[in-house]
Amino acid sequence: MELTIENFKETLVDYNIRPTYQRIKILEYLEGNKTHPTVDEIYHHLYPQIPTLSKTTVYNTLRSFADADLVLELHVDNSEVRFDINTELHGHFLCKDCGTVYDFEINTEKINDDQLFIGLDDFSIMSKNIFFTGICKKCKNQ
Amino acid sequence: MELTIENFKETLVDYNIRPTYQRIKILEYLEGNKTHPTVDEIYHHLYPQIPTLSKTTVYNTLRSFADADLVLELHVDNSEVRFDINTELHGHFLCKDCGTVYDFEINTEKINDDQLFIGLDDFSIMSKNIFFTGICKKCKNQ
DNA sequence: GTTCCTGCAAAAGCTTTGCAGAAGA
DNA sequence: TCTTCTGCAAAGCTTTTGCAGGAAC
Repeated sequence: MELTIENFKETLVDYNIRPTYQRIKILEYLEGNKTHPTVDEIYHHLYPQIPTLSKTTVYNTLRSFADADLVLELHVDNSEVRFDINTELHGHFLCKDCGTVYDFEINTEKINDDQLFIGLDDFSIMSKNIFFTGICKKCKNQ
Repeated sequence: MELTIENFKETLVDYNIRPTYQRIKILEYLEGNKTHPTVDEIYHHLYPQIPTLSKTTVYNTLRSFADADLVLELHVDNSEVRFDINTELHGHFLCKDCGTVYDFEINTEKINDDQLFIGLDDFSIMSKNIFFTGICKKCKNQ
């Protein structure tokens, strides 16, 4: 299936978000660039196409996307928030050398083993964040 | 074993950190208050005892502790960094209701199962952060 | 004596807020 | 038409930086 403006519009409507031009373009950017971008990166990439765009709108949009569970907020360090259009359970790996944030897969059966995490009986878990740091394959081979 | 000023001094020397009065008191605070405090919390708790203390020193000290792997930096959201004197592998749980950050235990054998996290072959892992959010037992029972 | 640390003030950087004009339903 | 959104400017907060005096070794 090809992703068109109409598809992004529909997605926004499905999530009860009014499909303005700015929001459609931001969603399109996130779908096409799964690199966990920051507000600043999104703003600078879209600015050439939307010269009237403001950072406030990017902030507002991502807040509404996150509130609607259309994106995930990543707090990899406390500098800038990053956003992930993939809201399925998965892990993140930050390479301390090149700064890339990689996704990695989590075995759902094994992660739900109730002997893996101890002491959370009677706690309601809303989100699970698995975040590793280290040196990626690419940087190791250089 | 009783923890005295001398013990904290020794710990700092062991970690190659010059044991100044401020650093000793900050370490003492962290050992006695395992609540993942912020810079602001540490500063305000110590200020009555050390009226000349500055926040800059608290920042500097925690940076040097973190660089020496004497404390862990926690990024639970992007508001303020929190610090954990427990550097053993363990998880954190943030209660969305009361704001408490709980520690929880991780089964070391199961977490090291190489089928749990997929796609990290040839990546060097330096730190593993497991961070859950939800509602804690206490808040659920109110 | 030399090196490193402390603490003040100022600056920097990310994010939020207030609000008037514009766009969506 | 009515509600909601955009974008500008200003403010808010946490954190960093520069530097002079002070403490540690």
